[in-house]
Amino acid sequence: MLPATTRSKTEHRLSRPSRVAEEIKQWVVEQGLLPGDRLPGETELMARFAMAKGTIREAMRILEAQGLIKTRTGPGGGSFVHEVSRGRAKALLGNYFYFKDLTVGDIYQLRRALEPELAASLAGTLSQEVLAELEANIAQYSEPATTLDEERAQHVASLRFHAILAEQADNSLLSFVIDFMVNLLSDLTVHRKLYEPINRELWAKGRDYQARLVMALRAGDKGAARAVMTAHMDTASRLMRGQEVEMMKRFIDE
Amino acid sequence: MLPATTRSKTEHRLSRPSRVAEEIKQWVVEQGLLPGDRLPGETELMARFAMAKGTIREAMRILEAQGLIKTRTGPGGGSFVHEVSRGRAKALLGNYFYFKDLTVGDIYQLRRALEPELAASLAGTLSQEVLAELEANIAQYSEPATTLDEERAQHVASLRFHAILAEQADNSLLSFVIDFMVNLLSDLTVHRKLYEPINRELWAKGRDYQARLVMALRAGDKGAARAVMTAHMDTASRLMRGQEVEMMKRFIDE
DNA sequence: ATCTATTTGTACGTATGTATT
DNA sequence: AAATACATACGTACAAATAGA
Repeated sequence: MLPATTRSKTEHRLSRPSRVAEEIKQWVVEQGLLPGDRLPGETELMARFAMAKGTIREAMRILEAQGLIKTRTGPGGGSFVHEVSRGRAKALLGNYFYFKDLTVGDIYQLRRALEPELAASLAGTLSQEVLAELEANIAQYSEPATTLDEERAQHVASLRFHAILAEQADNSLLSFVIDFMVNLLSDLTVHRKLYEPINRELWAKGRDYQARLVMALRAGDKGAARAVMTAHMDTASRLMRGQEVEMMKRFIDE
Repeated sequence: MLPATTRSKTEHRLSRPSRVAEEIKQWVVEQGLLPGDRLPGETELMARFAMAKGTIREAMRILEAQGLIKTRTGPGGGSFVHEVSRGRAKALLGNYFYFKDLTVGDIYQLRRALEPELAASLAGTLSQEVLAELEANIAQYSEPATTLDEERAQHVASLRFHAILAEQADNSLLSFVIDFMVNLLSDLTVHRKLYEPINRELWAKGRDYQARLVMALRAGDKGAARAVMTAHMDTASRLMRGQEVEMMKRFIDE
């Protein structure tokens, strides 16, 4: 269980809690543990690793911070393997971009390439429920906003349209990346005033593109879905032109 | 500094260390601390939060696990704000996909959309050094492999070509996503035997596409760079056809 | 090279909180 | 309601690492 590599007296790359955390991770994989499975309790881990409670607890906090375990108190409690939630993954990745000065243009470069791909892959696969959900979402901004607050809410809602689509993708990588970008843009919309100045023409076009997209998705027309989404992204991208706002000057908490 | 929201006696959503960690994060943002800046020491934090040493330390481990701080012992030591490294971010995101049964096809759906975008955006912007590095990389697999080990090494090296390109992108989001996918594929190549059966034709084509790509990049021909990369991805994608291997049955340690 | 001060790292005993039975 | 089984938190003592005198 201990690392086979012999190390000289004090060659500490990692702190002890970190090493314990790594070993537990490895052990979980070796045992083939699945989400919901219980890990050994604190006392047993203390014995196994011959370390004090504090050290073990710090290791568990590390795993918990990474979203890999959840801990419950009480009888039958303890630490349990947990599937990393999408929210946690988005938060952790968001921390990386906190330091990166992402621009809106950067995000749209990817959206323009990926959203049409998503639209095409979803054409003809969506349930009536989801199609209805998409239409209900569009209905939230069928009428132009009257106040600035409403404008902001509509902006966020129209982004949510894409999150709903992303959720439906079979491809979990594509799904995640698009969802993550929607989050970035939503944060940006709320924290900066990305929704001003109000542009009615682009609002109307966006709404119409989304409506046409739902039709194409329902009809199962992959080509049309891709084309409409491409046009939609081009239009949205144009809205942002000149917006070289720095973003993400905060951490996300999940 | 303590949360303004009054909560009923025992309404604990988060453990105390987690709450401390969140507050410290928020504080770092408010203070506008930058990588390298020092955080208060353990004793001061114990006083500030009126909590025991162990609790504070668990909070610090959480921040460390997220890659946001580094801690050193000794005089002048302490915890320091740290820019989340790309390696850490990739590892944390990798944990998310551990549970997701990603397929090679999933990854290539994104690569096919994004790699040409990257190629186009890099055309004419690369230094002689980078162009030379790319050519040196290609040289590693200019001759067909003789052993299976060599074949594997060449496979990984040819993926590295794309990591070098990704590193040059101005768009840090595009850069990260492509780099991350290259990592996924490298892991897959090593842990599954993705390099068999050996296919000389596709090896030769891949090598030639990369060579032509370097020429287009050097010439600054965005259109050609995009087209060559698209063809390259289509070919590589074809190599994987029928490969519906489950992947990522392990955690990544950074 | 040695000592010393500073700061994190580890250990352990005790008490409290929490949820199941 | 009470006993039980577990994590959570505290306080103190001591060990280890590192920079500087």
